[in-house]
Amino acid sequence: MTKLTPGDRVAVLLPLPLSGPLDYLAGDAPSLTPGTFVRVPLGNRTVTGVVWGPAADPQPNLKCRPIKESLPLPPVPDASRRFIDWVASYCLAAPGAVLKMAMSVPKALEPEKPPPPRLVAADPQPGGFALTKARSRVLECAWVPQTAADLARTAGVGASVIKGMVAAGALCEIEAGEIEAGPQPDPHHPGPVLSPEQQAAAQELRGQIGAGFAVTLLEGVTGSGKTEVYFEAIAEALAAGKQALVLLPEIALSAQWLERFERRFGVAPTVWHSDLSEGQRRRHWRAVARGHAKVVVGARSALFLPFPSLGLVVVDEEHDSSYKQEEGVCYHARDMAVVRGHLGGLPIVLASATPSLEMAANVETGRYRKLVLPSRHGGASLPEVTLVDLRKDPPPRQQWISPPLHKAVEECLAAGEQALLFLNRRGYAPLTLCRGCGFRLQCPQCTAWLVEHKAGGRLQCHHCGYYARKPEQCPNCQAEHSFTSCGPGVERVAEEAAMLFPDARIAIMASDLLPGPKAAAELVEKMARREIDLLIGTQIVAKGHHFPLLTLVGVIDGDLGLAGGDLRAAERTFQLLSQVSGRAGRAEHPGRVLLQTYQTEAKVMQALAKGDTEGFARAEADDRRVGGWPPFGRLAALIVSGEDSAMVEKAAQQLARIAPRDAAIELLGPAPAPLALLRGRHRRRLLLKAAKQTNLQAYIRHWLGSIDLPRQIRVQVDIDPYSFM
DNA sequence: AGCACGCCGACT
DNA sequence: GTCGGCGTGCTC
Repeated sequence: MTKLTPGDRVAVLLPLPLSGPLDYLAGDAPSLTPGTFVRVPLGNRTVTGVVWGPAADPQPNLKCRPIKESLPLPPVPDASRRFIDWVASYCLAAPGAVLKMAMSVPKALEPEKPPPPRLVAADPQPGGFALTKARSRVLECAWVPQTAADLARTAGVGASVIKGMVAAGALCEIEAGEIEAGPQPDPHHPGPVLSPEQQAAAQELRGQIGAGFAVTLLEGVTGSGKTEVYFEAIAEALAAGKQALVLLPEIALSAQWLERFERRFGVAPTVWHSDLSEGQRRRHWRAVARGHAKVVVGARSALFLPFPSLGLVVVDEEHDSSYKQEEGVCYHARDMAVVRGHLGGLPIVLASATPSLEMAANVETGRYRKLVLPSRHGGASLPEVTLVDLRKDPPPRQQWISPPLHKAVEECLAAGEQALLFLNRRGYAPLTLCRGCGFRLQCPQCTAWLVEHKAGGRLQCHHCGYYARKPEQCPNCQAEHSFTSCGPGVERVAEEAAMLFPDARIAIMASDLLPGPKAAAELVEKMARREIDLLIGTQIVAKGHHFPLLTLVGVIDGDLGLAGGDLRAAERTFQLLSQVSGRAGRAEHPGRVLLQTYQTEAKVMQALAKGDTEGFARAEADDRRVGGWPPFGRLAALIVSGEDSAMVEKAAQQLARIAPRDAAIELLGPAPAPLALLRGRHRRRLLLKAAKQTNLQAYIRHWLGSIDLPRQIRVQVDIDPYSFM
């Protein structure tokens, strides 16, 4: 590490979307090593940044202002800084924009007032010290370090007694930093007993801790006990004095995961997600930076926390598409976790029941190892999946539960068991149209239909904040009360279920109907206590929640995710429906899944019916290989956006026209972007398709460097895009 | 990202 | 005659 001497100029990276760090005079600050948090002047304000290295520009006539102060915070670790630079370069984002994700909460960095010192009884006690009644009461309490105020309260004495004892040397202050860490997860805490298969896998993972970079794909069906296996790797990291990070999709919703962790390690981990309060965020950020937070479990952004001694990263549900950030800095947290592991020389564990084709391909080529947990823990068998052909067994008009599913639910309820109806669509109806003229109610700011929500009594856009009441009159043909609801959402299926199963206790589980993670946990608890017979839910039921008494799963619309010609539509459908199916059944009672579809012959449906994960992956991979699609080729998307539609079109055309010719790179588009209008901005997309080893970033950098677009036009680069709809 | 500088409409 | 709209341009 370069040590920078006083008087030097240093480059300081600011959490702003500037093209690079700015140079500042180090002044007489004693040691501005790279990574140090500093306050610097910028225009007329003062911002917090990080010393990134020696000044980029050595010419002395450049304007250069002095650093104001350095902050008493642990420096951003070397691996984190290299990670930020790497992500910025890979994603074609401004390094400052990536740093912003690492700083997370500006207030975390502001000078904090030092915590009140804790007092403890001096040992030995000073001589010639008059031991009064009050003083001995204090000494009785003072074997536990605590603040003066707490000590006075517990001993029942006044503040002056404490003051006098400190002055006499009978009480002494202890270092605040030593006691701040609080209770730590205990790797030797007695946990659940592992099966032989789990033990073997755990042993493998344990062996990787401290042995450098390695990626392991941990594959196992729902209920095979993957979590317990990677807990052992975490235990090993803890025993080695290292920190561990676990990425989960939708962390805020998974109270059950936290319970399992606490059962294994005795205390809760440090959580990191967007629902934290400012105070929690600040405390957790600092605990990570100081190395006090030993295990962090979080959403994708946790990857950018400044871990000083990271020893393991686990990405659970590796295949989950919520790891892909599609706004701002576009990155895939699972892929970036692998990069973090590479830069930090530490092992990565990717866990999934239905591995992504990307990861499977890496196992195939030998870059990653694979560990398979073959059976369901406790000897439970996988649920039996039956396809319901909606062409042969259609539901009655304006209903969505087919006769076979109706019968299955009835039988299930009659047997006193629980059922789940799955439909990945929130609200009451996804489309509202005028019976008179066919006019469809659309979001004024986005290319999307307004979704009717009976619970909120309004029509809502699922892409921006827009909502409205259902209009009395059609804006197109002026007909009165002519709007009719088309298609089902979970609310509408619940309405139908209430009619078909009048005695069943029914509940809906959807993110917009749950005010917070606590409400989700409560609903899961109610299921476990048998206070609900029939649950109707969106994909939220598939993620992290386990319903021990559930024996029947009905998929209302298996084809929902297949429309639109998305590259990964089949793969995602397979993963989601596998995950939902896995909710059914338990050790002593095998589960059943009824999957309603119009495409019984489709590969996905056949694979789901046969439980053939491997066969499906192989067939899907073959298709992708032939077409040169990921993981056998590379993609990058350029989203051109702006408020003026014609201007956006012109810019997109211009970009396409000046694209440098390259035999290895195919340019597709411009075409309407997944949402041609989003939050009032028109969007067009250009897609680059290239061979695997092509340096797409260099190509795009060169391309965008050669064009000067109007300020109102924004070009966003999305390397390895996921969303095509 | 902020924040200032800059050039054109409705108010005292 | 001023206050203020947000377009555009810079920040070491």
